[in-house]
Amino acid sequence: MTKGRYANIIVDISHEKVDKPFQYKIPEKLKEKLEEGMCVQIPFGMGNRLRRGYVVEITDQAQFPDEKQKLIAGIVNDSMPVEADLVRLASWMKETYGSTMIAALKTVLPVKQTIKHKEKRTIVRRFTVEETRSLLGECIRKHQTAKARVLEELCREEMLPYELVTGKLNVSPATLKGLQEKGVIAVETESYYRNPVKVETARESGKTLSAEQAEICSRVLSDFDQKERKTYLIHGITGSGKTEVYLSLIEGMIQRGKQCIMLIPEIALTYQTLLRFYKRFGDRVSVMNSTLSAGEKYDQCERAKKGDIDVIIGPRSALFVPFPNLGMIVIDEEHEPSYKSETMPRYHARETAEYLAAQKHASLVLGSATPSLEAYHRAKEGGYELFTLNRRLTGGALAPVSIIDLREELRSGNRSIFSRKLQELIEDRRQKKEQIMLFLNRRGYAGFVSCRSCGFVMKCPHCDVSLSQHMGGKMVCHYCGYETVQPQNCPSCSSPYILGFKAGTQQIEQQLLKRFPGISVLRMDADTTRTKDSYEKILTAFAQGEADVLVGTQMIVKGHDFPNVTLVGVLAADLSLNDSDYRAGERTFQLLTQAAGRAGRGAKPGEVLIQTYRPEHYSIIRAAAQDYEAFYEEEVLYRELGAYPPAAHMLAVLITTPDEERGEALAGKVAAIARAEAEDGTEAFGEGNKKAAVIGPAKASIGKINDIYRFVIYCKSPDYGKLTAIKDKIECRSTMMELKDENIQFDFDPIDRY
DNA sequence: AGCATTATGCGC
DNA sequence: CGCATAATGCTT
Repeated sequence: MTKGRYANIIVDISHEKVDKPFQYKIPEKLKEKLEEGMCVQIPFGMGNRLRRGYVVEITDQAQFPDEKQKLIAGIVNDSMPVEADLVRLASWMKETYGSTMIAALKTVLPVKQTIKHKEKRTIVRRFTVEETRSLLGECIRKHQTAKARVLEELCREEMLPYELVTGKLNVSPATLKGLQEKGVIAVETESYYRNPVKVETARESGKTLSAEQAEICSRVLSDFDQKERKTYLIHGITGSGKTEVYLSLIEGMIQRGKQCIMLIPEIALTYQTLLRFYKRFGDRVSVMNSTLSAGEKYDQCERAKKGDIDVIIGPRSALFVPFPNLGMIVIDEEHEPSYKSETMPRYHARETAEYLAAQKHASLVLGSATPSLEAYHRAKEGGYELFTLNRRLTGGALAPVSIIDLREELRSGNRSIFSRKLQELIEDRRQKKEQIMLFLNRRGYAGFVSCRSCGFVMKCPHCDVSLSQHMGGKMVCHYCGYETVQPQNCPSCSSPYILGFKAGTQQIEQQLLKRFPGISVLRMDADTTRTKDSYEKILTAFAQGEADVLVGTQMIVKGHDFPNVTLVGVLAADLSLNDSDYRAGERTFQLLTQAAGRAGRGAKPGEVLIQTYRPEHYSIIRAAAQDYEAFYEEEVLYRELGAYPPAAHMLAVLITTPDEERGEALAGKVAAIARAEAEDGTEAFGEGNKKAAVIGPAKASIGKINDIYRFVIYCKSPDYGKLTAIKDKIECRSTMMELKDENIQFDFDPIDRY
C-alpha cells in the first residue's frame, strides 16, 4: 500500500551541491516493499553509476517531468524500514544544528553498513601431546622450521589464537593448511558475537522507595496515564537514590507495555552501573556501547524493533534506537558535556530527546546532582517540572567542606602544593588506614617541553599547540599526531636545559612520595589510562585498598563509591576557573560538588578540603556549602549580563581553510552576512536595536590544526530562531561563493570555546 | 563526489 | 588551428 509513484531520495554523497532530495520513479515490483527511510540503490549522474540513497518521502506529486525521472534500481540488503519519524528527526536536526541532510540521516539511521561478522579464529590441537612431540621431532629432522615452531607451541598449549601464530610465529596460512589436512590441528572459527555484557545474576526486585522517591514515581506515572507528557528534572544530591527512581519508572513503563531509553554519560557506562539494570530487568535490557561494531549496533536496533528488549542503556547515540512503542527517555547526569555531539550535526541529547519525546508522545526525565543552568532555568520558568531529592539514603551526612586559602599558605612560608592542614590530615588518615583522594582540577594532560634558559617552547609545526612529552624521549602533538624526538639542546639558544614539565598528576605523585615516604599512590590520568580497561582496573584496585591515595583529574570524581575514603582534597580549585569561557564557573561548581560527594560514602564520616587561590569566588563558596540554589542564582545573573545561555543562545561559526589569507577574507565576509541578517529585525535586543549580536571574526584560540587555519565568529541572541536564520543565510550565501578548501561549520550553544 | 561539457592556453 | 589541460556545471 504505497502512497505514491515517486520517491524523494537523498543521495549518499557528502557535498552541499547534492544535499537535496532527488526524485525517482518507483518500479512496479518495489511498490509494495518501499517505505520511507529505506536505503536504496539509484542510478545517479550521466554515467548512471549506482549510488546509495535514502528515501525521505514517497509522494504522488511529480516535482520533475516524469520522463526525466529514473527508476530506483533496488533496495539495499533488506534494509530496515525505518519509520518516517526518524527521517523527520534528521531533518529537524539538520535545520536546528546546521549540517547536511545526509550527515543528519547517518547519525539517526541504524548503521546500515553491511553487517560484517567479526570472527575470531583459534587453532586447536587434535593430537595428544605425545603424538605432537614425535611429529615435532620429525619436522625438525626435515628442517620444516615453520611447522616446528607451531608444534612446539602446541605441546605447551592446546589452543592458540590464530593471529598469534600467523603474526608472532610468522607462520603462513599455507603451512597451517597442511597441518590441518593431516588432522594435526583444526582451525575453529567462532563468530564471536561480543554480546555487550553478558551478566548472569539473580534478578532483584526494587528496593522500597523513600517517600520522596515514591512521590516522583507516582507523579510521573500518573501524568503518563492521564496522557500528559512533560519533561521532569530531578535535582538529587549524590547518594539520594536517583537511579532507584529511574529503575522504578522504567518498571512502570514496562508494565504499561512501553519501552525506555536510558542515557548515561559514556564515562559512567561501567560494569557496576549496568549490573543494577541487569539485576532488575534481566535480558530485557541491552547496552549500546561505543565499542560495539556497526553490525552489533544494527543488531541491537533489530532487537529493539522486534520488541525483544524493553530498555536500552547507552550514551547519546542510544537516543536513535527505534523502539516501536517508546514511553520514556531518561537522561542521567543531564549536565554532562558528553551529551553534546562533537561531530557534524552537533546536536545536544537533551534538546534532541525533547523533540523525540514530543514526537513519540513519550515522557522525558532528566536527573542530576548539579543540573545544567539550561535545565534548571527551564524548570524555574515552569518548562520542566522540578523534583528535589536532598536526603542521602546511603546514610552518612554530607561531609563537611573547608576552604583553604593558598595565598595565606604562601604568606606563612609554605610553598608546597599541600597546605599544612592537608598534610596533617593525610598523615592522620594514613595512621587510621583510611583512604584519600586527591583531585587536580585541570583539563588537558601531558606537560609541554620548554627551555629553562630562554623559555622556548616546543610547538607542533602543523598546529598552534605545544607538543607534549611522551615515553621514550618522544614528543607528540595531540591534535594531529605529529611526532619527533626530544632535542638534546634548545633549537633556539642551544642550551642543554630543555626539559619537560611534569604533567600535573605526575608531579603530585612525586611530591607525595617525597613528603610522605612509603605512602602508596595510584595515579589516574590520560597517561595511565591509555588502554581500554585500565580505567576500571585502577578504580577497582583502589576500592580494594591497594593504595592509600588516588590522585587524578576529573575522571576520579565521577560515580564509584569508595566507602573507605574519608578525605578528599582538591588541590587547586581555581584551575578550572581560568578557562576563559562562560561555563568555567559552572564547570568548577560541578567538579567541586562531585569531588566533595566522594568523601564519607561509607560508615565513617568524611572530610573535604578545597585549596584555592580565590576563596572568595562564588563557585567555590557555593560548592563548599553544597548550595546549588545559591550558586544558580548568582550564575544566572552573570549569564544574563553577558547574554550567555540560558539567558540567550549562541552560535559559533567556524571557518577552516588551508590558506590563512583566504580564510581571513572569508571570515570577514561571513561576519558581514551575519551582521546584515542580525540587524534585520525590529524587536529590540541589546544596543542598536539588533536582534542578534555578532562578535568577530577572530582567530580561533587554537588558530591552526593540521595546517588548517581556523577562524571563528560568535552570534548571540535570545531568539534561537534568529540564529538559525543567520545560519541559513550564511549557508545560502556560501553556496553561491565557490568554496573549495574553505569550510564553514556551525555549532549552536557550543560547549567548548573555539 | 564524479563525470561531461566548455573555456583557456600555447604549440605550431 | 589543434590538441592539451583547467575551470564550470549538472546530476532527479
